[in-house]
Order: sequence, then structure tokens, then C-alpha cells
Amino acid sequence: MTAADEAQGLFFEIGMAHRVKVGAALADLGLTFTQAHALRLLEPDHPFPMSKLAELLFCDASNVTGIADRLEARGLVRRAEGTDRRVKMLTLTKAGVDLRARVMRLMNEPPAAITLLSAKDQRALRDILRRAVANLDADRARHRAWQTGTS
Amino acid sequence: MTAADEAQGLFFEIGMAHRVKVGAALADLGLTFTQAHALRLLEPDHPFPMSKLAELLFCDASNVTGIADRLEARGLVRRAEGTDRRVKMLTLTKAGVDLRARVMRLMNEPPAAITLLSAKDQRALRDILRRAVANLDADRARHRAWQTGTS
DNA sequence: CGCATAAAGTTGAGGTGGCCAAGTATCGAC
DNA sequence: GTCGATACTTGGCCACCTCAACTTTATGCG
Repeated sequence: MTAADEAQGLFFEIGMAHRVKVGAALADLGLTFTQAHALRLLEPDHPFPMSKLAELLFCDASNVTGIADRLEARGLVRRAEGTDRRVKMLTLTKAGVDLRARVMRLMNEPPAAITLLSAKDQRALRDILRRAVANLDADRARHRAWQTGTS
Repeated sequence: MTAADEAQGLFFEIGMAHRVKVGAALADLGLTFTQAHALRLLEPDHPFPMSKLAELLFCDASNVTGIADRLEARGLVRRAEGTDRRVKMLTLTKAGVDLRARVMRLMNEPPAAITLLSAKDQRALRDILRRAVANLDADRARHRAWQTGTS
């Protein structure tokens, strides 16, 4: 088994465990994982169209309608008109900004798996993951180029 | 921002991206993420009760009924009687064993974010994540002790 | 033994999230 | 002005998830 293969398995295990913990904490706030994720993406004072949210969530636009409905029903989000009257700009309300802050604290909290590592390991992990994310971005850029080149 | 905090953010980003990719590949096999995960947990020749699957999936027992129904309808799994006639032992069929092997290959495949790292980084990542998972296990043991101590 | 209690699984109700196809309103370009 | 594209919504269908209630079987205790 290669180092990459084993790293992948370990990565998956840590991720799943953390997701379960975060999911439980979010349930206490009355939020699902998807709702919390959407809230995270919506920066205060930077509203964006629903189509943008669909893209960021990698899901169908029709799906976003329902998610926005539920967030709006809870008073976390508002659909504001854009200059283009087809688009609805998703805007955090005051309550949305506040709850988002709590969600950010909650989801950005590293799991025990990471916090219990030595300071040296934590720094090494951060540095390696920085390079890994750079690879991710390069890979995504490759895919975009391929798509536009063949469409 | 601490190294642990930043590592957590990067970790999350890589995990989400990989999940999307894996989800698409699984859809090609006609499997949902949950079904694939359940299949992965069911080792060939090591059947276990449905309650055990509920525990491993961190979900309600009633949920497992539906998941098992769908896997059984596709001929991937069988409900076999145990010595205790209340329990049903989930058992992979031949088709289940075969599809599971494909799922394992698919989900164990490290994402580009990892494979594009240098060999040195890959080994370092594996070593750090091994220690992180050890922390995870220690943390879980702590929780079990706490639960049994106060129940 | 006989009965109470507990455990494993199922069922049904209710809600979230995911897709697709079809529909509406608006925009932009010809 | 008309046509095609774009942004969002709607409705249908399904997977998944929880909870509460139920059936069947096991087990502990008097």
C-alpha cells in the first residue's frame, strides 16, 4: 500500500468522524449541514445570486430554491432584487449574520484528531495541506480548460 | 490564525472536493454515498447484525431498514437469520462482493490533491495522519468512558 | 413456570435534500 | 419585435434521516 493510499484512508476516517460531530452540533442550532454550508458561503455584505450558490454547492438550481426557502423562513436570509430582474441576490439578515458567526466558529474548530497533535505536526500538516490545496486548484483549472476547450 | 485552524480549513476543502468527485463516480455505479459506505463496512465473510450497521453509520436503526431494503432489492445483500431470531445478519451476495471491490477501489483512490504531492510530502502526511487517527481513537475511548460512567 | 422488561427490526409520518423536466419572467442580440 | 438564452420556480420522484409506535423474540426474576 502506497503512502498516498494510506493517507487517503486516514483522511477519510478523520473527515467522517468530524462531520458526525459537527452535524450533531449544528442540529442543536436547528441547522442541517447543507444549510450551515450555505450560510458559510454567504459573506455578510457580499450578497450573490442564487445561481452562484448552486455552483458553489455543486447542485441543481432547483435545489437552491428549497434551501433558500427554508433559510428565508427562519429569517436568516433575504431574496433581494438585482439590477437584472431575473436574479435574486441572497442577502444575510442581521439574524443570519449572527448565526453565521456561530456556525463559522463551530465548523472551523479543528477536531481533537488535529488539536492533540504536537505543535510541530500541526505546522507540518498545515504546510503540506497548503500544497495539496494548490494541487486541487491546479486540477480544477485543468478541468475548466478541458471543458471550455471541448464545449 | 493557528496552524491547527488553518489545517482544519484546508482539510475540509479537500474533503468536500473529493466527496463531490466520488459521489459522481458512485452515481455511475447506481449507488448513493450512503449505500457505498454501507457496502464498504460489510466485509465479505464477516456478516453482522443490522444494529451494528446503524452504529457504524451513526444513524437510527429504522434508517438501516431502508438502506438494507434497497441493497437487497439490487441483490447485493441478504438478510440471514442469526442464532438469536430477533437479529438479521447482513451478508454480501456474490454480486455484493464484486461491486464492493469496485467501490473500494474507487473510494480508496487518493484525490489529485494528494497524488500530486511529492513522495516526501505523501509519507509525511501519512505519518502525521496516523498520529491524528490515534488521537481520534483516544478521544472516542474517552467518550465511551464518560458515557458508561454516567449512564 | 409466568410475567415484566429489554432488545432487534419494521412501519408510518414528517421533513430535508437531490435530480429532472417543464414553466415563467426577463434580458440581449439580431 | 421576435428569438434564444438565462434565472428562478414548480412538481414529481426518490434517498435518507428522525421519531414514535408496534411485533417478535430473548432474558431476568420472583
